[in-house]
Amino acid sequence: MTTPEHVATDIGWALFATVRRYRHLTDELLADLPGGPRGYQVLMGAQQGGPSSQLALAQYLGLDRTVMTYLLDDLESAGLVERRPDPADRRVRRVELTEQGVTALCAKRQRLKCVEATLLAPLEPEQRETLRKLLEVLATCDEPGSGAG
Amino acid sequence: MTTPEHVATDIGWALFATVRRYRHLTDELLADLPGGPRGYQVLMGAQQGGPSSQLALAQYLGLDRTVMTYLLDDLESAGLVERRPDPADRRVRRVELTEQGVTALCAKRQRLKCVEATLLAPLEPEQRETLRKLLEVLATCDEPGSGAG
DNA sequence: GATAGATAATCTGTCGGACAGACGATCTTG
DNA sequence: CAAGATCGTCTGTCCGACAGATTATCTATC
Repeated sequence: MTTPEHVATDIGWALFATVRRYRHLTDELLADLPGGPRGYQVLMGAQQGGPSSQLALAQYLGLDRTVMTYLLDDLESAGLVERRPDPADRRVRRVELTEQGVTALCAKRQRLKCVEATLLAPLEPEQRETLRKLLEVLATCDEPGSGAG
Repeated sequence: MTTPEHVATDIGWALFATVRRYRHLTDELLADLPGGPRGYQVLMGAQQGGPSSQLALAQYLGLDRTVMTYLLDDLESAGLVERRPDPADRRVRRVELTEQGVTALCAKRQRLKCVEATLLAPLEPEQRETLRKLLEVLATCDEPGSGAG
């Protein structure tokens, strides 16, 4: 079919198409995790150093609070995470990975590296690193005026 | 909150976070189009030079056939596209933009440029172009073995 | 210490979107 | 003409997401 050049000028299209390919590749891999890709994102965010409370985690991942609840339900019943009461604030539940969760996460992460390699195959190593850095800048910059929502 | 470095190494996270910001910015802008962002994508794909049939268009955009149907229903009732029978195959409906559709698309596209500028603001002009090209490569490369499905 | 207001997490109800499957129309093949 | 395949549409159903209320807890003020 080839790609008409008029869409190639739209970075949004390229962004979505790339994400679609990424999802397509990773969905198969993450399907056995509770919550699928979302579950993986939660595990990633729940690592030490990440946001501790469910709310912070939800905002960080762009999810609704209620979604986070039943997402964690599934992950917890699978033994991958634990909800521990925050000693400083008993309203807050700290989401922590279990050993099993850490193991699962590491395993998935290894496989994701391979998938990423597949996705980025058309690029040269230098370009991959460049892309990674550029996306990182866009993803981590907190735009002023928007706040936390 | 800051971004823990462990996720920064995951290009998938950066990709999703960037898309989320993009969606957040564009949703407001494209809300008045039938089908919202999807509708815009359809308009983009329906331009001359793009895939002609509904099925091809759906596959091109990663949508289900049935979704394409009611998406086009809305766009057509809004006067932005027309379904014309393919003279060579009367099963096929060629999706074509009306003049109004072209106008609307151009207008939206102009505004999208501004939104993109906002999104890409943290990058320098050179970097924006680099990112655009890199994403374009990833989006347009047809991975072998996957086919159109 | 007690009360009021705010916040974190959960539960409930509801709504819309997406897909599977069936159907009619049409092309292809024999 | 008959049979099978394909394109688009329609129907039914199911899952996911959000709004709102609820419970437990923190903070502020008196």
